Amino acid sequence: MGTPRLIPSRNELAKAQDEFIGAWGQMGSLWGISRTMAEIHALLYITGQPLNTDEVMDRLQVSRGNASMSLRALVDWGIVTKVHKRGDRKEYFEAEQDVWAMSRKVIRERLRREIHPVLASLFEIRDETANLAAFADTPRATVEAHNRRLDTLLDLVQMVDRLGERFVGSEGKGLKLAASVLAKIP
Amino acid sequence: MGTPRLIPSRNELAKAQDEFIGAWGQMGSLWGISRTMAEIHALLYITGQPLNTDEVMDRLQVSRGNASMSLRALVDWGIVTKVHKRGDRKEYFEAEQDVWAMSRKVIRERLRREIHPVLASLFEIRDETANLAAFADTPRATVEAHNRRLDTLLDLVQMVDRLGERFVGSEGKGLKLAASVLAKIP
DNA sequence: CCGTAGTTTCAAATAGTTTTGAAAATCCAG
DNA sequence: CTGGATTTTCAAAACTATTTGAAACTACGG
Repeated sequence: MGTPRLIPSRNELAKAQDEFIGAWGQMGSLWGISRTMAEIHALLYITGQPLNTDEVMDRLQVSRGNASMSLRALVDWGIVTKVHKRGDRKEYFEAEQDVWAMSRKVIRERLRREIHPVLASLFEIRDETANLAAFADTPRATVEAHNRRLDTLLDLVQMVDRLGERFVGSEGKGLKLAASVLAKIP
Repeated sequence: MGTPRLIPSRNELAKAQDEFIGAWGQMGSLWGISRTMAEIHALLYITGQPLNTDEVMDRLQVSRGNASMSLRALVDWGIVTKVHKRGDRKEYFEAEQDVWAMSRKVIRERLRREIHPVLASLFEIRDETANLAAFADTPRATVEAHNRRLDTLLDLVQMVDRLGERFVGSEGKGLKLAASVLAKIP
């Protein structure tokens, strides 16, 4: 039944890879990277082999420019590394295979890009509002309530930041440890 | 010195609120909501009062349609609720003031929208590839390595999902508890 | 019922992001 | 050096997401 298959297993494996790439691509937004970046990462991860720019282009049907920029961004995030192959002038790219290390890098990068700036802004705003009661012809209680709400949120964000830094800080085990501790709670 | 200020403290408070709204708006991507949604939420949270659609429109300079849709989305996420004011035909909206409850709702929503579908896809793919070794003219080892990588990632995502569900599951304390346990680790 | 205040919807416009492709820059073997 | 191979850059195009605004709808007091 169905279409004759000439090289069935190569096709089957590739098909499974493609589905994985598609699924992982959807997670792009969750990781905060573009769909293509996520797909390239998925491809490199699932094949487990270093691939060069042309192979990535061919497999995912993206332009050279896009492949180049996305690969560079993945290297910046630290979840893909360049490797040189002796006797080949092309650059090859390989995905981090340790999923814990990978998660750590993603979390760290998001802290750096998204939490830190917000935290800095919130601190600034808090400092500005601190000596605000002075001018006030706004009821003191109103200003105080504002400050309380701001501080509450600041504490939350700060806690996220501190936990993040703690369990993701450069060396190994932290994250896995945190996960297993949590898994054992009640 | 500088510009004369006629109603200084109202301006000062409003200015602080605006800065907060701007900062929180930037976190939109982190929460997975649009900038306007994040800003409306920030406004409702920081003022601490129920506001109606027109007040939101005026304060944030957005269209009626946008305000309406964004408010509805916030209600869907569960971090803003409608309130009726006696003797007023307008609908008012109020932000969840408990930041832990708020975080729980955001996390739950993101699990539901982003993790669950990916998890489902990964399971499907795994099932398809499980009986793949059969066809193989691809080296058995290659297929096995593929399956191993897929399973590793599946385990990771599944763990995230389970931890998420555990500590975010409808009732109270879970998340706060998890945070304090983590804060005491090493 | 009717008229009006209030809310929702949605097609079109705008803004923002990603992708392309070709030109420019870089790299390296000979 | 030189010339071809490879990679990077970036303006323009394609695509996606958000926002607008006005029309349709709903609810309610009179």
